[in-house]
Amino acid sequence: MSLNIDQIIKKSQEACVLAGVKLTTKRKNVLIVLLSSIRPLSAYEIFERYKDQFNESLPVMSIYRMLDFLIREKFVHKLETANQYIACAHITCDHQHETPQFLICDNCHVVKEVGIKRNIMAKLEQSIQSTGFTLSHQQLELHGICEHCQNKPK
Amino acid sequence: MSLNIDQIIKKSQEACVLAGVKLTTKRKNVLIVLLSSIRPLSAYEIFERYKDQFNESLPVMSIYRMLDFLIREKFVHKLETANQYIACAHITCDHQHETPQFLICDNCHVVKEVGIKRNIMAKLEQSIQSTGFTLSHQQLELHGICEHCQNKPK
DNA sequence: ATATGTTATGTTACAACATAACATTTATAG
DNA sequence: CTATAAATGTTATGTTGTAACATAACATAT
Ligand SMILES: [Zn+2]
Ligand SMILES: [Zn+2]
Ligand SMILES: [Zn+2]
Ligand SMILES: [Zn+2]
Repeated sequence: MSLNIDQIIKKSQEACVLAGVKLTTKRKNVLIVLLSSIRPLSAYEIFERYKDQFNESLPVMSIYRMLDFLIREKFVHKLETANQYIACAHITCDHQHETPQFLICDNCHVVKEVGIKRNIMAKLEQSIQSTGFTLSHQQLELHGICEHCQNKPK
Repeated sequence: MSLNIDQIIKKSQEACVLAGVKLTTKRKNVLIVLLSSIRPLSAYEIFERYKDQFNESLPVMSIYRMLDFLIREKFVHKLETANQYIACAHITCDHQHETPQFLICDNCHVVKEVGIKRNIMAKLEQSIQSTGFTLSHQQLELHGICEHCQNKPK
């Protein structure tokens, strides 16, 4: 477990104490699996990697429940357009989590989580409100090609 | 088949002729199923409704292929966050199809398709381009509560 | 009219993603 | 030490989607 992951886990532990919930060993390990991956993973891929990384086979059902927990506590996001899960890129940031915006490369499948600029989001919200609709679960998922893949010969 | 649906089908036929592709009876019927629904439908729901509406049981796999066709020709959109399909709200419009933005009610599941305002989309694109990422498949799916559901006692 | 190619549709099997229902274990408050 | 709730395990099943291959329908060339 890299130093960086170590720090993120520590931060998560603290956040859980504050929230009055428990980051059990298995929940923590699922989070470590996600933090160790450069790509988002499906629940079944997490299942496989958990086995490899921790020499222990967790039921897929339990993976889903632990993901539910981690998502509820905002340590993990679900990419709805890909049916995959990814660790939040801002666990160690102290500022409030902004509306996340995911740039998903359809070629190499890397995902970059960027906070959507406040003024753009405000405009978007405003334009939506005028239709009478109220947003929730705010999250944008945008598909395209990452810088790396663009500069690469096919 | 309502008058309005009739008109949309006619327009679709014309568009197919122009594009040099064929809107076969079954493809047309799948489109009619979607046009007849106030909600987006899953492929399996389309399968059920097709049976009911046309007294004919189409293989689910064929449904998927007809959806592929209808999506390719821009008569239908897939809601990636819901794994559901919905007829485009602008088939009869003559203007170019803008980046579609779907407002999805998590309570009653109605979906409103609105064109995202050009200047907002431009800002968004610009902010994304600065990260080196190039967008494709542009489509926004936003979840929330529709006007109707907000004004309704739970 | 026959052969050939092309597109559309059907069939079977299975992969991938997810939840329901209920049992058991573990933590912890009284 | 129990009573209770929370976490995890187990089994079964539901939902969404694709791969691989076969056949049908239609168009075009011989
Ligand atoms: Zn995040
Ligand atoms: Zn890439
Ligand atoms: Zn549309
Ligand atoms: Zn609603």
